[in-house]
Amino acid sequence: MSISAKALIKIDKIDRNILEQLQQDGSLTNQELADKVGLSPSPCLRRVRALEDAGVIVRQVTILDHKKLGLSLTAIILIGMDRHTPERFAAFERQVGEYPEVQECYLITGQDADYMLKVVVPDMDHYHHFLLNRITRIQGVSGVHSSFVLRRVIDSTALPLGYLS
Amino acid sequence: MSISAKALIKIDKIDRNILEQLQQDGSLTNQELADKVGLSPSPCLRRVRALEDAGVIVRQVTILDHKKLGLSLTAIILIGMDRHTPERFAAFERQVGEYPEVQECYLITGQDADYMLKVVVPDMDHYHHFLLNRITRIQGVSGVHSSFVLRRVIDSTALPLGYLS
DNA sequence: GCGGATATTGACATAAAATGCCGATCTTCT
DNA sequence: AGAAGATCGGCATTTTATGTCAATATCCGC
Repeated sequence: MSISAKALIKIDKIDRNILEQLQQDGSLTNQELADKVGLSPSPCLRRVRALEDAGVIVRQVTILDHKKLGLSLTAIILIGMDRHTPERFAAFERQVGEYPEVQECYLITGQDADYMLKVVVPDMDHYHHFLLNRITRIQGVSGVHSSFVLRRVIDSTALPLGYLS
Repeated sequence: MSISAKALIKIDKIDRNILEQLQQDGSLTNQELADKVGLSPSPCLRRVRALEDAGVIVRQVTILDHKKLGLSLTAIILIGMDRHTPERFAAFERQVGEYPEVQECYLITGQDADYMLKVVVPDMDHYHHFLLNRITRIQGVSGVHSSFVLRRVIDSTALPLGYLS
């Protein structure tokens, strides 16, 4: 694994505006976007393509409503591993990647936990089942602490662009 | 605040397939999507519109690369409040909503913490500043525990659709 | 500050996609 | 089986994306 190359692209005020707009609403047509940032469609599209090529724009996704899909329970799980060996971690990550219920999984610092997971399931029964038959079954998992989301105060994918330039 | 209405839409196999595809890639054209799900463009678009109207499809967003934007540090912050009053919570949430660095903020269960935040900043210096001048300044914040993301094993917005039907 | 090289823009023409309409097909319920 | 309703595919029209090119703006060395 190599360190990914730094962005070799200069992001000016217009680019930043484009990114801000697309972060907020990815369904904007190029023409609408061009209007918003004060460009004509041609150069606007060219900038978007350049940002895609540079890897600044990673991809576009559709956000669904979990409640409308019967997925009412979101859990935050902190997990500790018994041994901090690369093999243990690799096995854990491989296994966790197989579970579509896991929306996020981060290796984190701290003495309390090694991994933080965000998991989405229909209800507590399903969560119980998931925890017992999926998570705790993974080799090396020694400590598990669950919290449940009572309210989503902020749930965004937008990055703060105010630090640019 | 009222409980939001349940989805009054029946999601069949094709709809589920549409949602699966769009979750994965929101930049698909209607024609590409139609091909993938085995429909002609007309009914495919009709279904997408119906899913939007029903609120199942919430919105479309563009995902950016935080590293390419110089945002190298992601922190998970667990926060405890001194008093569990609606006023304290409301004030905290209002304030946190002002900070673009906060990508996620959940009110959670558990004795250790009341809120879980995901925060994105350029580096540790900025994080230090953010914590001291933003978070700990908020009235009622009594305990703060920070963890830092070492690796993003899974970072998705996709919901598990396997529980449908 | 001047001139040239480079990059970026806007307009236009063309290709592709979205959208609306309609008759045909498939479902469902009696 | 038969009729009502829903869903489909094809087609015409409108909107959008894309590529080209000349004009303009920006940057650089002198």
